[in-house]
Amino acid sequence: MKSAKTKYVILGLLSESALSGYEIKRIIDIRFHFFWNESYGQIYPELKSLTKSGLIQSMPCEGAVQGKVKHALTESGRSVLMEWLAEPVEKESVRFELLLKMYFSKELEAGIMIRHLTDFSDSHRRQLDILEQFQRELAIIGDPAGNHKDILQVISFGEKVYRAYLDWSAEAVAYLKGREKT
Amino acid sequence: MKSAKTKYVILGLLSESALSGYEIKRIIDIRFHFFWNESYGQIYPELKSLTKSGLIQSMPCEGAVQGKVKHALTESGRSVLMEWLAEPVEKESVRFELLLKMYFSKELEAGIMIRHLTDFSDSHRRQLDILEQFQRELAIIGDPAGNHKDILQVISFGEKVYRAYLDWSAEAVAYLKGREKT
DNA sequence: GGGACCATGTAAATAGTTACATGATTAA
DNA sequence: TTAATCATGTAACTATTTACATGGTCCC
Repeated sequence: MKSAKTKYVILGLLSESALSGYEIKRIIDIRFHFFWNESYGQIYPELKSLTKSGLIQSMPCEGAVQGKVKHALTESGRSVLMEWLAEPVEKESVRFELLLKMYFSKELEAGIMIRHLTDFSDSHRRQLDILEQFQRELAIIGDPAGNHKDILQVISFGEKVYRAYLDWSAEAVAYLKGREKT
Repeated sequence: MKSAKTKYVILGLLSESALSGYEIKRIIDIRFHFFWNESYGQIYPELKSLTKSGLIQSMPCEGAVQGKVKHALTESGRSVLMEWLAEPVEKESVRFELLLKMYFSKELEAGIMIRHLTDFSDSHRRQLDILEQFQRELAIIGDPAGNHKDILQVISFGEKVYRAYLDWSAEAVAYLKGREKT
């Protein structure tokens, strides 16, 4: 874990527009759902440290409703972001408890494993629907910043991978049903 | 992170045969490479704690070469494993730095992003080859324990997902090459 | 006035990696 | 004899989650 990425996710999001910590969290939860996650416990301390090192600038929100703070990227923040973008990508990290269970399931009742698989399948079917809806929305609204295509490319990854999940889980269920009968 | 899974991976592997810590690590690195990982810093302390709580039994290796220790599952270990197998699966965790970079790459030179994508593609192509080779090996050797089919089912997941990665990265490279030319 | 959601934050615990120390065995 | 690999382990560090505290706003 050479370096935490929280820093760069924040920098990246702020490169498009000034945001509050809460908004950053929401965007990650919704838009990055299928390939990233961060918790408040990482975001807020990181925002503080980025402000201290001058990579972002933080000012109370204009409407000044409550303690709400907007954070904006500084020039040095932008150059740190660009440097990171150019660096080689570290290997993705992936952990599927489901596959562990599948691997060890020899003595497990097939019905239980089938249940795990259908839960998996259902939840990814829902995620796929959300992705497709987001895709349609992007197509409808205009593209003033001209970055829809990059975003669509990222969504396309989610679609392809989720379809692979669904394809696999159908296959695995079929296999287990066969095993069950014998 | 309700509970660490290291415990169950170990229990699962020991349910098939007695193993040393080193062997456990190797199996995870090789066979589970595409969906799991553990470090020695997790494995050895966990082996100690599992021994203390009686879920596994540890005895010096027969050949008694050096400090080598074999660990075997106990009856209570087996029942803890079976309980865990039946419990609902927690959501997988997945983190793709590549997609983060893709998402923020609007102002990045296309060539750099293409390089990231080809690195990604190359490494997963190699992984896919390894998976396919392992699959062929399983087909050749016999299946005394009768668990090859479950293992093949898990490998099939890796294949489908890796193919989706390769498919996507080709598409993404094509898109970026188009963007580059304009 | 209550529930949903907006909003910021921290402390403690847990999880996980990395770097190191140590030494045996095997094969070139 | 040297390099690779087998083998066990720990300490320090880093990353991440979880649970909590606090209070505002919006709408029914």
